Amino acid sequence: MSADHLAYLPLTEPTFYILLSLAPGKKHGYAIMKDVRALSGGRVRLSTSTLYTALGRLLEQELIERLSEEQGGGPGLPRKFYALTDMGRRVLEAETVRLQGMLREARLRLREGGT
Amino acid sequence: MSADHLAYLPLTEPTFYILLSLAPGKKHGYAIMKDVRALSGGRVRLSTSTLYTALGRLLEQELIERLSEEQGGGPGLPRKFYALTDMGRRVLEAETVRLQGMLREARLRLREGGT
DNA sequence: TCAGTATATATCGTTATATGACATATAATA
DNA sequence: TATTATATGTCATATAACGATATATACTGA
Repeated sequence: MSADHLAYLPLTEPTFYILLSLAPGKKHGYAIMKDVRALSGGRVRLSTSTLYTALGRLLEQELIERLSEEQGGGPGLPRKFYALTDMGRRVLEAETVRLQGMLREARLRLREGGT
Repeated sequence: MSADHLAYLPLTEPTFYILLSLAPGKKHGYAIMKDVRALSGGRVRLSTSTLYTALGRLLEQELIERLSEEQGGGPGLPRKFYALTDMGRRVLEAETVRLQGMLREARLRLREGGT
């Protein structure tokens, strides 16, 4: 059941943002791309190769799941929707705990003699 | 002078901890290994291959520099000491800013409807 | 005395992941 | 009607981590 979510850490930056983008609810690939860009203040611009290979991997790892396909709702190919699994959410939460730990130590060490 | 320190981000977890380990002052490789393990609450255990290839890369990137070699101060081969360069410190500081941004967004998105 | 452990360095082959370049298709807009 | 934004995907390459392996030294306990 709990399936050792620690084994998926650390997440890479693209993977972290993809999962975080899905945290509020389902999205399709292209929407994730734009959301990650906004979410990171314009800093992280996923290429399509990074995005779709990451989505494939996350599906295989069952950190996300495929939902229904939406037909003709606008321009472009049919949208494929993805959502976080419970496991995916737990991994994302564990990652934030990891980040907190790193940040805590960094603050301690960079103050000493720092700016 | 400022040499675009953003280009070195994101740091990988091992690289981040190696630089952070050097933040308070110079250390030799093996000391970094032990320090990183302690610093991360036992979670991050650098293999020697990760450590020494990372040190080589960081030297090449001039994020760290080599100091004097210490002879016969104890068991093992002679110790080689490393220290952060100004550039290395700036990269480490920039990385903590990046981590802060990720954590801020993660907190916002994981609260909504989360545990 | 001598075997084991901790200290200290380093390389090699494999694997995982990101990334730029390329490819395809659709609808809206100028 | 040409361009742009939307939307999907693959391929080759580069980077970095990591387990395995190797070498050398000093201390410690049986």
